[in-house]
Amino acid sequence: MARRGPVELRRIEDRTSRQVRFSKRRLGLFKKAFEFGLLYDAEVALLVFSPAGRLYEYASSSIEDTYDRYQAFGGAGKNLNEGGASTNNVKDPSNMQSRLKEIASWSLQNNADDADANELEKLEKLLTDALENIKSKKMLAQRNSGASGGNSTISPREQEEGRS
Amino acid sequence: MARRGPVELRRIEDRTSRQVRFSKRRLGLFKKAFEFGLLYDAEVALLVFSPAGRLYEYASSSIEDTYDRYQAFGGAGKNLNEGGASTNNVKDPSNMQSRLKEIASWSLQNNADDADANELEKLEKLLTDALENIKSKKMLAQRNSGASGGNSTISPREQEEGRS
DNA sequence: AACTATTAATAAAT
DNA sequence: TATTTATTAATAGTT
Repeated sequence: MARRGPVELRRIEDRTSRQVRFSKRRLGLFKKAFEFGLLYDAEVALLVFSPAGRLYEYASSSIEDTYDRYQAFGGAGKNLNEGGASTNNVKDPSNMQSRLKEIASWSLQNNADDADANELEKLEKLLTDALENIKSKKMLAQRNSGASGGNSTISPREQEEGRS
Repeated sequence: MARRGPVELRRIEDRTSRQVRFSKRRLGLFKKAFEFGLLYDAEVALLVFSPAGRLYEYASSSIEDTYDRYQAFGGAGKNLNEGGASTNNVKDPSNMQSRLKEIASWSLQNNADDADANELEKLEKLLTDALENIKSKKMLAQRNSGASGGNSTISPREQEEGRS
């Protein structure tokens, strides 16, 4: 009538079970976040995108404010070369990224019609292909040298305790 | 030896108790967030500032990326053209078309290296969101009228769950 | 969506 | 600060 062992920590494959558990756990997670902020008077911001692209959020103040604070704090000490301009031509990814963001934001905003949808669909395929292409190159390169890869899953980082 | 009732949901005043419980719960919260991302392949970002101003964070990809995605998504349905992601006039669709093509040809080109891969990956997410959004608009429009055409504003986050 | 058997989280004590 | 333990809380599986 209930599970008989600990929950396995890996991606849940069964779709039905997965969906139900997703909802339950999502509720649990957001409840914890909410309680935490309340109990300790902490500023909490939580963003979740489901695999289907759905957004869930909680913030004790606001997502924007907390992110701004995070940035001001130093953003975990990374993003060293951000604002600068190594402005190449069309090859500069950050340039591309800002353009794409622009587009994404645009299409989210208003009135994209059928024709736009088709264009986007084509673009998506192209992008996906390009991505795959780069990935395979990357793997090849890694096999030969010993470079480090892209984004892997990381365990929550630990930081020290709080005096108050 | 243990608490004798449910935890009261209000700010904890006793400093000693508070500090210990803060640490324990913080661990618990971050563990949940981590597990959630793992189990459901979700993109999770969690920011916490303690009352003392200490920062704790977790992100399944990165705080910045997830926040960017959030912004592109529409930032909780508000501030569509406000955040750091996009800021230009992005109203003209025909202009958009040419930009799309530009990007497409760039990404098809060649010589994208490791560094570009991550950028592309981010772009792909943004693009997928945009596509989904347009699709859902489309379906809505079809349901209401019967042909193509303009449509009204709809919240970006109305897609359903579940994708393997 | 409600129920229940279990595991998981955690408050207090050590 | 780490371990232990008594309890409450979360949740997987069922109905």
